[in-house]
Amino acid sequence: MTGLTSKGAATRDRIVRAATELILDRGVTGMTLDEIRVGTRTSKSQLFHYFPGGKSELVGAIAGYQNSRVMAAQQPWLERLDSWESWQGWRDAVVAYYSNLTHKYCSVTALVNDVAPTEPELAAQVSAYADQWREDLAAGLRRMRDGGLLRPSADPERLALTVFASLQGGLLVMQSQDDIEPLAAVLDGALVMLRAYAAEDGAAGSKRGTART
Amino acid sequence: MTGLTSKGAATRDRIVRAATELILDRGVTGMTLDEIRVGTRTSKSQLFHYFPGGKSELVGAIAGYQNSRVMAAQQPWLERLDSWESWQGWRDAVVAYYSNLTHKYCSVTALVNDVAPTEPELAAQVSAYADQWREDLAAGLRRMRDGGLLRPSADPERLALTVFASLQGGLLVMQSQDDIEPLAAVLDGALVMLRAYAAEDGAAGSKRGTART
DNA sequence: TGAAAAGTGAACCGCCAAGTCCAAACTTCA
DNA sequence: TGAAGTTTGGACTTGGCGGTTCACTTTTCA
Repeated sequence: MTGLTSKGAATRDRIVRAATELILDRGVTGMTLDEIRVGTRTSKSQLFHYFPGGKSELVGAIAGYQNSRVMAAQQPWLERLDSWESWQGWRDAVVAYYSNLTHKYCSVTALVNDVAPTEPELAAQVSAYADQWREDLAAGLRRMRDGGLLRPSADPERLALTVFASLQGGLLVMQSQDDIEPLAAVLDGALVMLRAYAAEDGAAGSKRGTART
Repeated sequence: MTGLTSKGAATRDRIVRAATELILDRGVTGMTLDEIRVGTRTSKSQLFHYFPGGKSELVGAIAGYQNSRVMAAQQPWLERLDSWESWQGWRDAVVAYYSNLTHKYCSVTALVNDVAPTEPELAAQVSAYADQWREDLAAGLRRMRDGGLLRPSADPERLALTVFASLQGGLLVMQSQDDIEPLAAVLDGALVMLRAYAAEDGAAGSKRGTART
């Protein structure tokens, strides 16, 4: 998408932003191009002008935009995660971010879930986002282990997978119940689990199992 | 749906079973009535004869059928859950059940997720299934607490919510990765978390934090 | 056994949303 | 200014899929 004038780029951006709000409210199959058209006061030809691939290309752009917002909301905690305090800060940032949303759909993974079989490219793209997210968690856990906060036998990759999948479940249930509590509970639970792998002599890891009940 | 002859009941059952396999492979929006028609060697009129409410009623029947299968696969563990051993048995039963499935969609919650906004009755039905499942987990945790295996300050309802949401996330990620590992990891993590709430003097609760790494 | 009720098959309808087309309007630059 | 290229609007086409209709067959039971 090069060769756009500033006006064109602004229009494209406007489409992505408005479409993101729409798709997060109604889901992929619930969002029609006509709704986007009225929502952005544009027209069909513009949609296909900026997204020649049609709806799936648009959804891809939306997923990328939403992913960047979600990742940004977790900074700077996500790129640290090398102490128990930073994990708590990350948990609080995630809960705070999703608390302020009015969207129905929150997890990009769940959003694309239902069209994944028919849109392999889209599925691969979202899968890459998930891998990156999980890798950020794993990197933090590796730093924790190397720093002596986690016992050497702990498996950072598997623990990261556990935290990530639990988080996704929290988002899914939060969505279906329209309540932030499942997300908060699942993140608290994940931190309790991680503390169970704290090194025995870890200075900051002594509070094992005493998270809020 | 009363007043069916045995042949009619068999036909209806055949439709539900075949449609269940189809919908678990392709998702709600990916499953068309024509596909069900050829898959069951029936016809449109039969579909609407047995399910006057159309597709959403059929999906409801499918959800009920699948829910009963999933719950049955967790017996007898799910109705006990009053010892650490029974929790481990439950975990193994869940993993074993989903290991043998070739379906793409596994979580009924995730399956109905994308049509929930447009089908409130369906959403309520699936929500009730989820509540029941979660309640079974909570009941087990209450028995654990009352039996002195969990510390009194533990909150069975919140812990059950955590386990349930984590499980859903495990299913979601398992689905997107086509790999059982996320589900296994998330359940192991949930058990580690629960052990962190074991009573200090609990005879069976001393292995806290030593789950497989 | 025969008529009413239940079960069955396939052609048909209509909606709705994705995608196409083309002409008008605007922007840019010599 | 005026021509080339880009952006915009809206009507049009297409097709898939949920849902309907109706004639035909089979079962049930007095």
